[in-house]
Amino acid sequence: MKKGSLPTLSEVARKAGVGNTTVSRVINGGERVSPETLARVQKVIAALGYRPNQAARVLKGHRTRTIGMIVPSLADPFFSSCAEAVQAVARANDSLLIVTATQNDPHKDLENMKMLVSHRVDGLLIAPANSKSDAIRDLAARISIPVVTLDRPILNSTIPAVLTDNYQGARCATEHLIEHGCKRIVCLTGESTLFTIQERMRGYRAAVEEAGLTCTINTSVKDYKSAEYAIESLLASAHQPDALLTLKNSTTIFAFEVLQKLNIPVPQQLALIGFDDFELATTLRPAVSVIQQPVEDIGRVAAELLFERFEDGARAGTKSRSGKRPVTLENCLVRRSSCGCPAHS
Amino acid sequence: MKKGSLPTLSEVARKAGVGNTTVSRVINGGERVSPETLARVQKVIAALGYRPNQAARVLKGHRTRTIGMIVPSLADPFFSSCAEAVQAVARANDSLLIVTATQNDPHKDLENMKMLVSHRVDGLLIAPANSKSDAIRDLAARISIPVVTLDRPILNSTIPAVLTDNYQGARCATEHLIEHGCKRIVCLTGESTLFTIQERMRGYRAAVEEAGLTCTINTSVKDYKSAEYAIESLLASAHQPDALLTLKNSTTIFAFEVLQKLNIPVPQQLALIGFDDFELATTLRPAVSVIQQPVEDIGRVAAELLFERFEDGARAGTKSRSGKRPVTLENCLVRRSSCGCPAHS
DNA sequence: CTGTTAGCGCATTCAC
DNA sequence: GTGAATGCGCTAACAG
Repeated sequence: MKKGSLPTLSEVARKAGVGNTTVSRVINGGERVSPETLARVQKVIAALGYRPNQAARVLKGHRTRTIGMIVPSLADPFFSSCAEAVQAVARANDSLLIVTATQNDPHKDLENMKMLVSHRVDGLLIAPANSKSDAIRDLAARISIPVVTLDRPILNSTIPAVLTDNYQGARCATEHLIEHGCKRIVCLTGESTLFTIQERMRGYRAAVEEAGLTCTINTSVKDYKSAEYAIESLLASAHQPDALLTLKNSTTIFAFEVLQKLNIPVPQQLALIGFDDFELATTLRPAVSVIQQPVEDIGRVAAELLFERFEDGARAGTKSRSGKRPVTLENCLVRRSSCGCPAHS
Repeated sequence: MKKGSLPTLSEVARKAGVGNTTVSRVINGGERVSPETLARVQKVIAALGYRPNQAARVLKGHRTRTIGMIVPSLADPFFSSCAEAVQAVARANDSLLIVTATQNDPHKDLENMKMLVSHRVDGLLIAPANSKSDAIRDLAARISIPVVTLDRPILNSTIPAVLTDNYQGARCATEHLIEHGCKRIVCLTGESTLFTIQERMRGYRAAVEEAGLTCTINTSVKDYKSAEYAIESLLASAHQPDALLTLKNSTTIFAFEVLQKLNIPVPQQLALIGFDDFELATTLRPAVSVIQQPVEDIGRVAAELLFERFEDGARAGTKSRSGKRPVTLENCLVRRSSCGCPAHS
């Protein structure tokens, strides 16, 4: 073995005094090889520190045993938890996970897809920045490898999606607030262009209108300052709210901080429910009630769906028909104190 | 193009009526190709949706333009933030990032290394579960690709490491507590086998002993219950502590929750500083003072070091001599309220 | 049970 | 400027 480069199969074969095929058989399970040869070859492999070169296998038309995952950000606990689950499934299927981040830039979605295709990943998991992107749909249709979206779908496409029931979740949260007697529930969205947020808005609106209440949606919260401004304005208005529904994590936290700063009694003066759970929600005072998404499940199910398709593809040839409708996972309302429920434990 | 399989370079060549070489030139920058041919080939490439097959390039002895990263868990904000930074550097170097998780199982460290080598990653970033592992050191020495460790080193090896100054950080936190007049500072470690934790213990011990105070280390905290037991015992003892130093994130949070539950005035009765910052540290009441690690920097610097080595390798042939000593990043004390400092802003 | 052979898709000589 | 030929490391027929 030349220094600086890894040993190859033929080197192993030579040193072991056998043919290439035999070595190949050994590294692929050792079937049809006599015990002595097997042992000898394995010894040489160990001695040389030989590792089969995946690239060569791939070239022979085999799977790369890698999958790609495209998410907005790995630093986001939601997606990093998804990624962890995906990684676990990949590992269970003897595959590796390649992750890329887009910062919600739709352009990078495409760029990353192309790059991953170039590396011949066996399949792709995407949380697309733009659910209305025809470009992604079209590209996905061409690359001839399975694609599954998670958290957000690609609309007008047949790409399988694993989502949570954002509509129902927000609706349920709103109804819960109404049960607590809240009459003027304001919805703080944070950036409102994402599919998930829009679904949640729909859910909020449905619940509010059904109860004959007024729908008030504020999309201006981007950081602490904008939250402060928004909430102060709300409190100063004639139509003072008695509850807040925040549609994403950061919005929930900004709102909480503002309420804490202003010394607003929560939930007495203003109840609060946030969409999406976060680590210290139970530690804050009051503990924050939230709609909790099954984060690990999203990743796990999406990855499982992807690996299923590999099997299907191997068997059936073309596309599997396994459900064109998205898989929708249930969210659940976690009642802590900020909504008005009694504190427990 | 046969359905179910991606188009190849020769298919492009055929449809464009040119030779393979020409297509190859086009996809590699388009040098030495006449404008017309260039345009024609590019059109065919677009029409076919052709993407060069990385595997084939690799087989020709080129880099895979992938790097591997082995971390305990992606769900841990610390490592996912590192991973995000690494990913960004990889991307800037036109490379992809493959991540694997070990759950701190030393055996999986090795397993993952082998798998990644098989995929011919250009380099490896590892946060090893066991800093004393000779197996990792030996394997790293054989695989002939650059390896850099982060957060934790491999002791007794020349593998470059990017660490933070755990010793100094804990020492600094302890000294700060002492400046606040604390006399009986108890250190809660949480699992104490990790290299980082042991360094922090050293720092705590050094500061405490230097001040002529008693060193009390409790390694029993694993969850809320054990934290409750530990803290209640401490408070019931004759030698009642007046400050807590918690050496890892989860320990800090368990401790905080217990103190909150027991209604212990913080910092009046018991001051608290935690090692490692966390998202809601400023939102809690009191806001938790912490030693903050430059998380993104760890990932960024480690990745940059890795890519530097590729250049070096290409130039120098053998190993680069760029610093055998670990790169140590500074931590910083973030003074919030729980240590006794006045609340600000 | 084992070896020989022929490509997989591409980059790279070297001629034209 | 361009193309034909060669081989990277490996697997999959086929022989033996």
